[in-house]
Amino acid sequence: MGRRVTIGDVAAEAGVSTATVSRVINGGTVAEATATRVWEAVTRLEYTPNALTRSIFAGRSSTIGVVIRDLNSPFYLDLMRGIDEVAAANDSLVMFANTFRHVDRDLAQVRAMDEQRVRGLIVTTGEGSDKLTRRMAERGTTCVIVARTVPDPPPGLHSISLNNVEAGRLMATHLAACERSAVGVVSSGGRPSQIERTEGLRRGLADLGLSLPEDAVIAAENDSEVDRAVGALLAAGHARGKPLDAIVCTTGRLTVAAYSALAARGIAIPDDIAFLTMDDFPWAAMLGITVIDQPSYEMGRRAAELVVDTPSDSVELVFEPALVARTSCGEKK
Amino acid sequence: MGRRVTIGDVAAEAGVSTATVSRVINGGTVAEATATRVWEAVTRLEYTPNALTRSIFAGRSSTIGVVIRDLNSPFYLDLMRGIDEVAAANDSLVMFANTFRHVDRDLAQVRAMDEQRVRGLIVTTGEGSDKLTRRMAERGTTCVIVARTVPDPPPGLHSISLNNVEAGRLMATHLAACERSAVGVVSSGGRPSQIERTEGLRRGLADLGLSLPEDAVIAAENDSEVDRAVGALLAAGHARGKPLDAIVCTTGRLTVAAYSALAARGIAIPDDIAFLTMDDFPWAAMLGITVIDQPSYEMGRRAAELVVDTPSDSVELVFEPALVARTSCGEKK
DNA sequence: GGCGATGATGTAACTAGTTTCACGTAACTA
DNA sequence: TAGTTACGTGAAACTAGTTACATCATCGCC
Repeated sequence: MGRRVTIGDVAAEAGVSTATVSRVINGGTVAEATATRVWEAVTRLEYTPNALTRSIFAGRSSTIGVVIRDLNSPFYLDLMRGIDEVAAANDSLVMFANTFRHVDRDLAQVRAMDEQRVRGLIVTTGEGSDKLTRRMAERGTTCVIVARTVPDPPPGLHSISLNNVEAGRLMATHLAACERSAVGVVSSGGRPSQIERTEGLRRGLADLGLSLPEDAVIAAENDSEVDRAVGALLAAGHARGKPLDAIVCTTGRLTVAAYSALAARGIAIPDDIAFLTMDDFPWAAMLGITVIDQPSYEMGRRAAELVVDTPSDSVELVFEPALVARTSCGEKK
Repeated sequence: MGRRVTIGDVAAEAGVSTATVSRVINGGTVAEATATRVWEAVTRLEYTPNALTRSIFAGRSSTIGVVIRDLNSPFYLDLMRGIDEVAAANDSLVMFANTFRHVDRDLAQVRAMDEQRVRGLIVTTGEGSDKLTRRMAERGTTCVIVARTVPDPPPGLHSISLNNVEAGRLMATHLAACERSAVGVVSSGGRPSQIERTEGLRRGLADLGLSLPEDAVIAAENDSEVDRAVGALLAAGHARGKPLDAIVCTTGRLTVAAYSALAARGIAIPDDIAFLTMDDFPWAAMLGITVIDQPSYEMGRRAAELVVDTPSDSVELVFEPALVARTSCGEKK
């Protein structure tokens, strides 16, 4: 147990002042013989410098803060890996908090990160913390908002997002190319990204002379809601006199549930109904599921790079989605 | 920009000493009128206390450190979620580092966590950092080793693991119950858990009068190696004059690759070959894949609870695996 | 041999708070 | 009314370091 070894203990052991020890460790001008004595003392006492103290003097820590909505989603997981990769390359650690999709929790988490004086902050949550991230950016803490843009951002407040409208348009053109015309959409809540994707899909279909009725879009949050939504979409198609020939899922988080809901009804993909979803994932290739992929890993990397590089203005990065065509839409060879 | 607001600024604004501000914030005996004045100053100046300074005085921070081998594995991801859940409930943040399966990196990461004076540390990596975690535990930082046990642990050094031998035995008995007798194993490297699972499987089979030849176990690390391993296992089966009727995968990380390798060869599961793997995952139910599940989320929770509760002795928790029977082994109704 | 330049080191002030101790005031008791 | 107690508060010491500044010995140069 006992007290931890401090720089003072090392200084006493080596017969020098704490200033000299500090200089040895951080590379100041020290005589070689002294440096050797100090390093010996460091080793003998197993001294581990206190990074907290160092940070308080530097004004901020070297850790990168990340507030994630939901670690379950493949998008956020890949994002996290990208962030972590860059952090590791820059000798930074990542301080992590999950908000479990609780809106009220994200403000508290962002505040906690601010209290920890993180070097920069990457936030994937909603607008609830916008006022605080603005203030943090103004006070010198780089903040990066992921998966959403912010109006009129101050310097130091950046955003990284996907061209969601284009993602929707890609869906529309691909489905049309696969000769599908009656589309149903499973969406997730009212996040901007979800709305934009649906809007892009609607516009893309309209450009091709196809329509997407209001009741062909249903929001769901969990497995059972998705199952009900799929049922309702199919029923609405029949009621409309034009049975669905395609189901689109606008979030990777609900892919399993949506696909399973179709399978559970004995619906053959793609013969009965085409299936198209967001975000590539390991099993997609195996299952032949066509997806609209976003470069989530790269987005994570860029977010962390913004924190590390601290550009002085405000950067808005928009990534382009990519269609990964496989077989679930009845693709022609 | 400008300097950050300090407790001194708040004190000046409220016309009191820094000691009084500190007491107001942390709950000492303060007159109500003074407290009100201080809180007003805090709000007016948008004061955010510096958690680093607080931690240096407390001797350690309130963050929980986590060093993960590989975020890609479903096991580690669920573990992480369990840890995060408990951390959030205890107003702790999680400091995270991924070692990307680089053995040399994990010592550096553990050291970095020690320098950050984490409240406790959860480590899922190899033996390389054992000496350091022992020392940390002896000096008062609770350490939890996950997915491995440690010989002769000092107080404050805990371990959480799965009964891997039992996991292997469960595989053996289930395969036998499904009338499979020629088993091939895809394993991952030389980690203790992998070896124990294979050993349990071998013993379980032996108890049932079945054998597991040396060349029926092949290690692989990535997708292409898994594909080659599956090919080699099948060939060895034929060479032995007893074609394989079951493939077992001892790590969830390689499930996709192993399953895909079979599918790519046009092998029908379970009609041609039974498939059994570790760790439940979202698509398993959909695909009918039978798995041996470990309570990874619960293990994460318990690990974090050990950090939060700091029992004074050394705790060794061993969790029991559970068979989740579906259809991939040709299960009889 | 005296002079300024250089290099190594210690002293002390600083970071942003927390906490102990001492003091003054006010209320309560004898 | 005097003595005791409790309460609120500030000064100062403390945490674990970093850094500006001063000191001093040594060295090369004229």
